[in-house]
Amino acid sequence: MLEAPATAPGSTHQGPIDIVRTQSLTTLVQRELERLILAGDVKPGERINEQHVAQRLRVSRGPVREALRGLERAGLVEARVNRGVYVREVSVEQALEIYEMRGLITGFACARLAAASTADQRGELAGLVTQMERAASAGDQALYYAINLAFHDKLMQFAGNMRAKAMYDALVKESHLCRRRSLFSPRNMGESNAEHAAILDAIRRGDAETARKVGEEHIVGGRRRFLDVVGSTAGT
Amino acid sequence: MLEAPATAPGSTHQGPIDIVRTQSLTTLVQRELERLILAGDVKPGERINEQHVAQRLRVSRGPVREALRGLERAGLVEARVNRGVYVREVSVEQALEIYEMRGLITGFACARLAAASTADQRGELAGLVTQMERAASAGDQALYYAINLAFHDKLMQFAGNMRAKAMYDALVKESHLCRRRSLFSPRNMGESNAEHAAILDAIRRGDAETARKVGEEHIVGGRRRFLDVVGSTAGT
DNA sequence: CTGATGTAAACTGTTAACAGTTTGCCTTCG
DNA sequence: CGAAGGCAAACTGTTAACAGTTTACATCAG
Repeated sequence: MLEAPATAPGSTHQGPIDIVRTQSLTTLVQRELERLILAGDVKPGERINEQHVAQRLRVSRGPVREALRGLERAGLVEARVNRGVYVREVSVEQALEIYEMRGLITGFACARLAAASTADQRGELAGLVTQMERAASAGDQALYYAINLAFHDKLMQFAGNMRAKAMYDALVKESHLCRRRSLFSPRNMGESNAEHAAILDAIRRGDAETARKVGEEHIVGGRRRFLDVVGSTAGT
Repeated sequence: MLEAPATAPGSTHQGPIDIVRTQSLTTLVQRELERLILAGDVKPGERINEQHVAQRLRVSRGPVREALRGLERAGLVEARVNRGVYVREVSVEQALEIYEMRGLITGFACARLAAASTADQRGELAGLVTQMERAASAGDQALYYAINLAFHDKLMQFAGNMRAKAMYDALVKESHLCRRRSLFSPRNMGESNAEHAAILDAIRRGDAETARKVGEEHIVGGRRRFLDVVGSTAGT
């Protein structure tokens, strides 16, 4: 990954970054690098070669360096002086801290929704829970994962604190940098979605304190499922 | 600010950024710009001129641009395409969101300390409360402000979640970008420190739930004092 | 006197070249 | 045969120059 110039000589394909420049190249490079990192195409601990990136995206090193500085502040990469930029590795301890913070913020959002939410919002969340139920029954992990993401996204969005949502999103991104990741086994999907239903129920009843509690515990549940994976998989 | 080359011709003074380069220029520029912004030397809404910064710090535009990209991701500046980088303006609404998040995280830290803290840690916090009491009695706002900062810093540090502390620090920095700021009037200092004492008391008793509540309410108190200032000061 | 238009200066976005450090490989000596 | 030292390639850090856009000012028409 991120090695050769990719396009063969004679190819008319101009590379991914030759769009009309309504945005700066730095922004486009940053987005592309973030995508590669979060998709796991470049793995934690791996080094990012400025020249290779520049050649691959048909850009000079300037915008690449700027993009990398942004990603550094976002916590996605680490820069070692005179030694290059590396994709950050998130340890298990750090991952647990991240789970705690995600739980805290999710609990906040749930409490907020219990105190103030529209029927439309509750309906949309209910619809997603139903969809997850179907995905879980079908055993479709990828689908469940996607809808689960949307559910939590809406939850944060409806809570009406943009700063909370931004922090939550940053935490989710960061958690992708931990090699050990928990997946949704069929049993986990059912368990996870039951918690979603409990959150929604508390929100509907306007019970802020319970909503906060089950929201927080839902993420703690994710943390437990994560620990199961870590525990059962020894080695690096 | 950030205008002329500063040093007069013939001056032997080499400018702030001619230290032995054990760190990258970008890092030093970033630190200096962050300092200028947080100290209020460059104000929210003001434009940052790359060339002027570069000249003033005796550096080329490259490192300056990289530093600005980092500050952008940190939320301290905003970049408008082909139009330059501006110090971010935090609206009153955004400031209130930030207060909410600071309260949430502070409450978390207090609960955590109530559940698990050493005698040394509690002693250190108690010492700071005592110092603040003296500062409040003397009516020394600057001193109270400084110790208050240290108290909250220790609180987050002792809570043992580095991610929480990092998020809290980022929020505090961001809140500096709101023009309307609450100061510590003599009455406010006493009120604020009484809340500190209540926090410490709950921590000592090991009452996590109360600690969380008073910790959160302490920041909400800050938010209320902030709203008083906003309300009593009309206009831009 | 006011508003539109055109021109020049200023500034941002980008690229390419230069300097110094790191790293890997090869040679050479024990 | 193994290890230490040196040389060369590769890569990062930095700078300077170029290109295109924005902005401010001056000029001119109404």
